[in-house]
Amino acid sequence: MEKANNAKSHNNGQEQILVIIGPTGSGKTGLAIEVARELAKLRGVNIAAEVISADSRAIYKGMDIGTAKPMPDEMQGIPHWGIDLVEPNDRFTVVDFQKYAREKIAEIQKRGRLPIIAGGTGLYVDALVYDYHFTNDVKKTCSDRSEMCANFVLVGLKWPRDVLKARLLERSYKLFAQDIEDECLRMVEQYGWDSQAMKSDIYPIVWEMMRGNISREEAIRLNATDDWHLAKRQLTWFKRNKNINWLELAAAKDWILKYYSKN
RNA sequence: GCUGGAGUCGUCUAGUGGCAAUGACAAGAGACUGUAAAUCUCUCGCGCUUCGCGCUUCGUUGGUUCGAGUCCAACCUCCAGCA
Repeated sequence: MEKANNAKSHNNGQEQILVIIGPTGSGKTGLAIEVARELAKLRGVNIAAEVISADSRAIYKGMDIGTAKPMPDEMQGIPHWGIDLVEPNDRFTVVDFQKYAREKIAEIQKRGRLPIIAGGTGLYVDALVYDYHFTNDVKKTCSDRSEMCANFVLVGLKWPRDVLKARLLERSYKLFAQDIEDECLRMVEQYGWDSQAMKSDIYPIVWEMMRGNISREEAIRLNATDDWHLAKRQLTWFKRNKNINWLELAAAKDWILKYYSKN
């Protein structure tokens, strides 16, 4: 994180890939889109970057509200990848993600654009950044996490604890203001509770609410604390990664734009 | 005002003579290279020289007991029924 030199310094002339990470609700998606737009302006092109989501939930089709997935209107014309890849009852693992993301990175670079990886699934990000090798046999020695591939730049979004908590609660209110019941019903009908995708996330809570076991207000709070638990786990995961440049939202945007305008 | 019931860790809760005291949630820390928004571990009265020791706790104040969250009395608060 300290070598903020030239974005093209490594990896034979190819621009370094931007990785935006942070806990859920930290604003990764929005930042990625903003950066992509600003970059396009700076470079005088229509599209300068494309976003690859590294989110283990957004890959599922139909789970839109519950995953706070970026919707087409939010994307503002910036191509997004890694969203709606499989059905909720399909099996999708890190390996699948790694393969998929590598393909997309290559394609985006071929178009002369910057790949921006945005996501909170630490394992997915690490599989890419640290070049994890997966074998057909189960266990395999870990590669040293300090040996990051040189062609990535990691920016982490940091927030004061209470502020992030407040954001999560606020987001939960917004979520429940949408037709989450309908989405939940559709998912249950189509895939049942057995699918891995339905077992977590907001759906069990919504279901409890629909059955009248908890009030709407309780559901909203429950969901927010679930998110907070997740955020803490994500933070624990990222904490050990010493290559992350932790910045607050506004500072992160400035830093990134500065970093990529040194061409 | 009378009669029942209840007051235990941030919250809910177990506990009728051996208890620093059960469980859940919240909170905190952490692990995690094949479903990761998953899965799993630890801490959680206070203080220590922490596989142990010390101190202070179960509404309040006294009492009975070797010993009380547990029994008794009074008082305070809350809920319910009667006035």
